[in-house]
Amino acid sequence: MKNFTAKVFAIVRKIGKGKVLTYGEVARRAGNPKASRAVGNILNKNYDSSIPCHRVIRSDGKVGGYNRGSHKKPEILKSEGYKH
DNA sequence: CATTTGACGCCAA
DNA sequence: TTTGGCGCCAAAT
Repeated sequence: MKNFTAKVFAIVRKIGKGKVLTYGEVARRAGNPKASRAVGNILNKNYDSSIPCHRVIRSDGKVGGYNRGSHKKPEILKSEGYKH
């Protein structure tokens, strides 16, 4: 745990299957409740194959943006049983 | 080094 | 309830 980014990656990586966290939640756990925006940016520019970024959604309940490597985000979430 | 961008979040109207 | 605007942060340009 050195910087905000490292925490975000660690947290997102810990998200178990079928679980979803909002950007705000991740930011909060990372130590900056207001960095929800930064969280999305980090995941976007630093997309890692080991990180289930598709498990990170908005607080509105919307999946949010998903382009880059995970254009299947809604499908995955649905497969996980997230969507009603 | 300064400015812009961007997968967000919350509040006011 | 829905829309618009402001705030906040980290990385990219």
